[in-house]
Amino acid sequence: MLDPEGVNHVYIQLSDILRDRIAGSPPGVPVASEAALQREFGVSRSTARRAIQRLREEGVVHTVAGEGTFAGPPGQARPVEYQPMYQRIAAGIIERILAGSLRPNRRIPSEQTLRQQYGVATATVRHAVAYLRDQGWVFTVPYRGTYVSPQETWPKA
Amino acid sequence: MLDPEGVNHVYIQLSDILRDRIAGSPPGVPVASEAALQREFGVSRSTARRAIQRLREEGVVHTVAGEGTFAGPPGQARPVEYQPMYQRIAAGIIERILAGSLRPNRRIPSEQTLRQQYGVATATVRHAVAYLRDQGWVFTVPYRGTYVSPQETWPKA
DNA sequence: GCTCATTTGTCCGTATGTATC
DNA sequence: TGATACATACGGACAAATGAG
Repeated sequence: MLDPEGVNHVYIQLSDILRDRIAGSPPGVPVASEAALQREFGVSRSTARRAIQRLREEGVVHTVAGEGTFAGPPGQARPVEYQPMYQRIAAGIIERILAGSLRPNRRIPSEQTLRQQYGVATATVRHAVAYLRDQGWVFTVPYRGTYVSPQETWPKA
Repeated sequence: MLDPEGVNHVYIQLSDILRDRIAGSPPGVPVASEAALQREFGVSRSTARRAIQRLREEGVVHTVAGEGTFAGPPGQARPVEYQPMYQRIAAGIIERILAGSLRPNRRIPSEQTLRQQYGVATATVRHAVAYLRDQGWVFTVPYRGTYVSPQETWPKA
């Protein structure tokens, strides 16, 4: 696939291959990580990085440190199946708030309920709740529980 | 050998002698230089030049400025042993291209390899490569190397 | 708060090859 | 012929960010 002797540089060839792959995929889908490219194409990490950097300069992908590189420009919503677990849980709760099954000034499900429902660790549930709190969807009363915020404080989203 | 008192002019006599010499030699073989004729026959340079010019008018020899005079009409391929080094190198590369051991869009051997192979200086190798480039046999990509041109751009030979 | 794995970010050193003077 | 600079490519090392437990 890659030809080190070819007219084009290896990183150019690699970015061309990746661009073709990405062309058909919806925005937010993860691109192979640098380590994966090393394994798949047998190149060094710096070469894999240069290939991705070229796509980034073209606006074909965007990168989030610690998470990965994703198709499309930054700011794009990521498909649910590629979102981190805590965001998926948060999205589920938001959905129930908007649907009205969770109402303002009423408690959201307990940590234990959410843990069993999603099959995750406590820390992950806490992460999801902290995320909702940061965005204004819920507020927490010490020793009492976490409640849905009044509608005025919901994010305008 | 030469008779200044003779019926024919000295340059005529000289050209006759040279024509006999050349008669048996394959085309492309170098004829004695003007300076060599001066030494050998004790004539002036102008006389030597007039003798050679006569042979040139007869089509027996041809002259390349800065290189010398050679047996046969111009355009004749010169025997390898009388070609300049850079042309020998170029000829070797062309041979490998035509034989298929160097293929289009593939690198030709590096400068260093050619240097060692032919035992010449870098400048000589560059001269050979520039020569091939001028003729359309190869093209150079900066910082990458020199590649065999696609067959369409080869000289019609 | 901690640990662990993954991923990206940054830097250094080396080798090869070309470009220029 | 030699010296210098530049560009690619590889490999290693460490830090930082993130997600998950």
